[in-house]
Amino acid sequence: MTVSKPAEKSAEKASEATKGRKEAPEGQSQGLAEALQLGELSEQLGYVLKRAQLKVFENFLRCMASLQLTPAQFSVLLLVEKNPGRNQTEIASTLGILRPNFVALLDNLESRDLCARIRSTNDRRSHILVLTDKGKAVLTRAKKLVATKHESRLNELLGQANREALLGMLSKIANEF
Amino acid sequence: MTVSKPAEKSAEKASEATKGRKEAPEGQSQGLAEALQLGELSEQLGYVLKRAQLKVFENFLRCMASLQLTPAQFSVLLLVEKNPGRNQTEIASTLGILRPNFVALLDNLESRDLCARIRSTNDRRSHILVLTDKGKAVLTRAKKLVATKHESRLNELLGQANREALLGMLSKIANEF
DNA sequence: CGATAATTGTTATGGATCATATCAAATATC
DNA sequence: GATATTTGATATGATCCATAACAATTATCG
Repeated sequence: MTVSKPAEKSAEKASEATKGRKEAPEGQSQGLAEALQLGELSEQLGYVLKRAQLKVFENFLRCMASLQLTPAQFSVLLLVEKNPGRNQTEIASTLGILRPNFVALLDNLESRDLCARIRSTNDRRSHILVLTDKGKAVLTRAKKLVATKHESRLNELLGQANREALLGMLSKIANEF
Repeated sequence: MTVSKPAEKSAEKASEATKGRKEAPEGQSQGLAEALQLGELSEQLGYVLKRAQLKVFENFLRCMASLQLTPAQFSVLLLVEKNPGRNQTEIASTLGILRPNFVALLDNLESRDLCARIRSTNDRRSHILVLTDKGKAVLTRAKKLVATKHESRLNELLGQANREALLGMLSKIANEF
């Protein structure tokens, strides 16, 4: 059980209700729901972090809808492009994906002709990963979508300097916590 | 498939290997794996955000091991404490948890006598949620653990001012993105 | 060399999380 | 008072994450 997206339905009601709000006359108030107090929750880094992460992924998926790429798939394509000739174990473990779970992910990318497994001549156990031409083309388009629709919105929201500061702090947490 | 924790095994090897590294004499190099280049991945906010979130949750669970509280359970206790007398729908939706999934979570907390469902007299459909005495006591201890073991480490790592700035930016993303 | 150990990709499988449809009881609406 | 809505709950499926085990291949070491 983790944190998912919050509800907005009761918020609508609340906004209706809080207008003509009486000072809680006790009793059963016929009660249109009040907005709940988050209290210390809004100070919990884990809580806010998870919420933000869900929002970012959600937006990422919307931006990538035309290419049908999930964050994980995008990260694989990026990593394979940057490190061609590596095998599944290396790519997967760098991304923190367990090898068994990486198989289906790759099956998907390969079935869409974005990525290819090539038997290594050095070590015939391993599969070298490379992007296909289509894979490179799709990745190029994906990067553009991310830059123009996704990361740009973050720059609007936070400002360039803040966005970089945020990234730095998150990296620090990811690497040194 | 999302981002999980990265691997360190190949990193060990790489550190061994990169010492006496030859300038890639072509061919089959007998190859001890090199550290992979993350490239643009380390600039992707979603990627770094997810990594940081996993680390924070992981640390949270370690800090709470003695109380056996997950982040989600902790958030429920916090919210019920701050908003006593609310029903399941209100608490769940505020946390972004769907009602069906909230049932088992509550069953757990109730079976451990941390939280109680009380039939509302106003609306006999709904269950009012309250913390039990044990629930209050456990929550108090949990808060202390979080403050001393969890959030304090973040202050060490980032500094007080940065930690607050981080929280502010994440809240902004969570609410306005 | 040859026996044993380790690695690679894979399958099977279970757990945890998340989402939808549906239901009975209770309440609201008209 | 008939109909619609809400609440908590169950059932169920999808997705993600983790472990064990296997065949093929390679590495290790006596």
